[in-house]
This record gives sequence, C-alpha cells and structure tokens, in this order.
Amino acid sequence: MESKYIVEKSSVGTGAGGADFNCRTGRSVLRDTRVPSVEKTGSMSAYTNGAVPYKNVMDGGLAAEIKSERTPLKGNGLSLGGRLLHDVEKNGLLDQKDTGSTGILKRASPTHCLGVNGQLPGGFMHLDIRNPGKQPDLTNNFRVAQGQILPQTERYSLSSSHIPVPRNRKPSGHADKEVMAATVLTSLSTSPLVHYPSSAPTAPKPAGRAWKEVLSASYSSSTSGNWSWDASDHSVPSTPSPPLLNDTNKSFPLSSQGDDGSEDVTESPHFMFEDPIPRKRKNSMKVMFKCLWKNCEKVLSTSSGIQRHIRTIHLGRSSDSDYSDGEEDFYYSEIEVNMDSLTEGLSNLTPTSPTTAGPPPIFPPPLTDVPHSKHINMNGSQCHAPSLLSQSAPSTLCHIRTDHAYQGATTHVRTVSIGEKRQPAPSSHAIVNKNHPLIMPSPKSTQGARKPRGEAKKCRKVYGMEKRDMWCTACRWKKACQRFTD
DNA sequence: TCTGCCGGGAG
DNA sequence: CTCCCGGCAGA
Repeated sequence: MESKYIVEKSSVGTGAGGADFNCRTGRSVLRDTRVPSVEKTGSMSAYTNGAVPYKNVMDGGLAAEIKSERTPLKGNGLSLGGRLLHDVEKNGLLDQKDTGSTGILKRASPTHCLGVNGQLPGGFMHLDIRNPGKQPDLTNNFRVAQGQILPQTERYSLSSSHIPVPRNRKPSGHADKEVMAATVLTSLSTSPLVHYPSSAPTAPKPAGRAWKEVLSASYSSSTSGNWSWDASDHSVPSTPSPPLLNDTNKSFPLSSQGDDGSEDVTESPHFMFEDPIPRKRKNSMKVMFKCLWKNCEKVLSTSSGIQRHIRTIHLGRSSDSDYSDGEEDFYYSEIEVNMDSLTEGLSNLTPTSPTTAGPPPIFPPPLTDVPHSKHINMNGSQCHAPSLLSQSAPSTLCHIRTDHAYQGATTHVRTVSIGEKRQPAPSSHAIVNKNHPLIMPSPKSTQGARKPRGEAKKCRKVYGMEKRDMWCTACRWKKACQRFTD
C-alpha cells in the first residue's frame, strides 16, 4: 500500500500539494483520503493524464482486499473477540494510511482553495476575502499554492510568480513607476501573451500555467506587461489582452483535456478569456481604482492613491509611513469608468449585493477587462468573467455564477431515508447558506430535540446480540430502528 | 447499567 | 452510498 502511494506520487509528479487544493466541496470528497480523487478534481487534470484511472483501480482493489479480510470477523458474531481483532486490524489500517499522506488531505479546506491556476471551481474565495483578518491566511495559501500545486519540473514558470501579497513589496510610489514602465513595454509589444507559445522554453504550456505566468506578470513587471496600469498616466493605453490566452489555450488541447470529474474545473482556465475582449478601448473609458471596503466607495484615479486611502483609512496604518505590505491590494479594484457617464457608472458599483451579504470587505466581481492581478485570483478564478462588453452587467453576476458552479460541482441531493430524521448534512447547509445566508434557520434550532425513546422493543432487545444479523439494518448500524417503530 | 440512536468517520 | 462505531442521554 505504501509503495502504491509512492508510485502514485512519483508518477504524477506532485505529492500532497495537489491535495491541498482539492476544491471539490462536499464531505465525501474532502474527506476522501485517496490521492486519486484529489488529483482528478484538482490541478492535476491539466497536467497529467492517464495516471488517474490506474490509481482508481488500485484503490478499488485495496478496498476490496480490506473488505474481504474483514468479512470473517463480521461473520462470527462474537463481539468481544471479534472486536479486538477488528480493532487491531483497524489500527493496522490506520498505520498504513498514515504513510499515505492523508493528513494533509484531511486538512484541506474549501476556504483554502485558490484559483491559482484558474481551474478551480467553487465560490470560496469571497468568503475569506470578506474578512480582513484572513488576509494573512490568504497570502500564505497563495504561497503554498505556488509551491505545491505544480510539479517540480514545472515550477520554473513560477520563479517570478510570487503572487501572494508581497510583504516586501515596494512602496506604492514605486509601484506607479513600475506600472508606467511596464505599460510602456507593453505598448511597444502587441501583447505579452502572444509570446507564450513561441517563448515557451519547452513543452507547450497548459493554459493554467500560462495563466499563472500572467498573474506573475503583474508583479514581475519585467517583460510580460502589467495589467495594473495607472490610468491617470495613460489616457488610452494599449492594454495587454488577456483574451489572447484563450488562443494559447486552444493551441494546447492538453490543457483542456480533463477527465470527467474535472469538467467543471477545466472549464475555468478560459473563464477569463472567453470573450473576444476588445483590445481597443473606448477613448472615454478610464480606469479608476475603487475602494472595496464596505460602505466606502472611494474612487481614486491612481493605485497609489487608493492604496494610501485604504492603508490609512481602513487599515489604520500610519499615513506618513510608506510601508505597505500589499494588503491594500485586496481592498481595491480597478474599475473601468466611462468618462462620458462617470456618475452613472459609479452608481452601478454598489459593493454589496444580496447574494454576497457578509462582513466587509466584500469584493464585487471585476468590472474591468484589466482586473488587478490579485482580483483575478480571487474573483476571476471562480467565475466566468462577466462579459467585458457588458460593463453594465450587475455586479453580482460573478457571485451568482459562482454559486451555480459551486452547486453544480457538488450537487448534494441528500436523500433522507424513511426512518431517518436527522438534520440535513452539514454540507447541505453550507450550500444553502451560500445562497440564502439570511434565511437559513440556525442548525442549532433543532438540536437537543432528540427523538424520544420509543417504547417498543428494538431489534437489539428482541433478537439479542447473538442474532445480530437478524436485526434491521438501522439497528445494526445503531440507527433508529426501522423494524419496530413506535 | 442498559439501551436507542445521533453524529460522524471510513471506505 | 453503505457500514460502522463513539458517545450521549433516556429508561
């Protein structure tokens, strides 16, 4: 067993890292300690093929093997001896599992699922993002993601893609210069993304990876252009065109070949680029920077300005200090403002929406075709970017779609058996809560209302432990007796 | 202490 | 999903 897992890991090229980014929700999957399912649903679908079915077979065999071992124990009906043996066997199993890198899997949390490679479904991010206190986690997760989600051999592409909030980021004043420089570079070339196929050093890049590189570009500010340009300095820039990644995507079918389980996942890489995004922007369009802090709709024309605003007003940091840990980046977004109707445009940017009610700050979906790189991670990775032509689209579109995708990916239709009176599974709560956060009754409301014990003798009493196999299933499972109901 | 069964883990 | 079991709480 141990060796099997080792083989699996090496064959795939990643270890527990992929496990941490199993963005499938639902108990069974998150709890599933088998590597294959994780890889099927996680990032690996974009990078590997062929290994997954093989591993499933092995797991199936393993399960069968265990089962067959246990069967005789069940049969003898002796609780004590059987139990002891059973426990020993269980311990053995556990020991084995411990060698299978299951611990990390168990810790996988939906809120840690990041759209690092733009493939992960689910609407988790905005949950975390709302809470400023979570930001460090967020950044750490980014780092973890960068380090683990990719096979070793592919990390080269991430050398400059330290997407997490850069603790040592240069002060925002410098950032503007960087932005300017990057923009100039960008304007000299048609689009940095066009170079991806030709400049790829080795094998074709899956879209996910190219996507990461694009993300990295916003911080490397070297050759790949910068999406976070400052509109105040450039009236009509030749914006780098994210949609070109779509072409990259098409060039490499590998990136889109996903197995069944990751269909919703593989859909994501091109979420940003589905639209034939217009490279030419109207002259009247101008990028502004909008504070996303709840109830704060401050819009400034420069990123440094908005960062300063956030830093001083919302984060409570010293205004004269130029220190920035980059956290401000999470609290503002670039918006594209039609200067012809600036007022009207801003009125549509209500940062909150009924479907995203929650603590501040709430991040509306990106309304611009040049979203801030980090916002691409947060919002874009979970939803198809709203059509860039539909600037007037409701700001809730992203979240709505996210929720749909989330449901589609998990689709928990809990079937409650007749005798079963338990509450819906927690996972169901989670799903419903996402859509109806305000009207969900508290799960606690029904707690404590334990079903009163019935008067009828149950299977246990009637048949006794000796004839346990005559018990009803529920009794055997220590559930509410279905045979002798009250 | 026995018993029913809820809640949750494992596969 | 089935199967199992720890542990709570009523009898």
